[in-house]
Amino acid sequence: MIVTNTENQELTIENKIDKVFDMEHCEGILCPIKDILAHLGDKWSIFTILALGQNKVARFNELKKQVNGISQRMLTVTLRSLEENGLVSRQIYPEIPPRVEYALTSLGHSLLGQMLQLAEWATSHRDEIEEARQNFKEKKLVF
Amino acid sequence: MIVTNTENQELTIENKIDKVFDMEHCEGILCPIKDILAHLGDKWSIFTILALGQNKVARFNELKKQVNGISQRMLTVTLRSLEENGLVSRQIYPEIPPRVEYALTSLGHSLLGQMLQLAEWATSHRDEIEEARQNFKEKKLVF
DNA sequence: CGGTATCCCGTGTGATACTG
DNA sequence: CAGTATCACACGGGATACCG
Repeated sequence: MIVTNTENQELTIENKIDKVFDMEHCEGILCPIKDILAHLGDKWSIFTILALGQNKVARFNELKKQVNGISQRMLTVTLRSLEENGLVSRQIYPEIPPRVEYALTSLGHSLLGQMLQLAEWATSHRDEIEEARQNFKEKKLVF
Repeated sequence: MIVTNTENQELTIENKIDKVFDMEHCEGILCPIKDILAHLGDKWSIFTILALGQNKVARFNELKKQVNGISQRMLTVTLRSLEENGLVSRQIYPEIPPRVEYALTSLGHSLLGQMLQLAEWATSHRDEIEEARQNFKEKKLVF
């Protein structure tokens, strides 16, 4: 017998949302979720983490090639931000020419898992989204 | 016996990443993942979806109260964008005073699940992140 | 190579005012 | 109530030039 435990799931989801909103109501910097989600939402962060997921370690210009379209400046900024939040480690070798190796920390790896799920979601629902966009366009043309 | 199938998981993750990057290399607007992730990354979209997850349906000003700090303009823009992508439905009742009810579509609900996982991740790792930030600050002070 | 510093422009976003 | 319209402006982010 297959149990469609929709109601149970609904309850769990509701609870989760309530929890999120409890946290969300704290002020400014003190709100961790608002704060963290704002960071992760950044598109360059997402792509940089994905790129670092491909290589175990990567150097600056390697990353720049992988993350299509990112400028030197934004890669620097993004990497610093990720480092600051403990998602990426930065190993400097005092050689000439200088070498710097970036890698995901274990925390970063754990986030990578989340990113991949998001990416999978995006992939598997792209058709629905595309369809919705077409509908929306037509709707606008009618009025 | 507990099997730590790290290697298997690694393989899966690698494969997933490669898949994402295959898609990512297509050009401009044609890249669905780049496109979709960029949308979802928007912080107002995230919070609006979470808010809509709390109520089955919600009216404009209800949402405005729930999504702490959002301006009228940005709520409008965000809702339109979500509607355009098929995540939110918009039901207009031609009454006076006018009434408009927003709700998550099934697609939106499915995305909500993903958002909640992200939020959970953020919650359960906030201490590590906070610690990383402290370390980073100190590191900067040393040099 | 792996950055930092500076400039500068577009647009994202808040504030305010008006409308059906 | 549920928006639209307009303006003003800070800030993200690209281009460029320079440094250790």
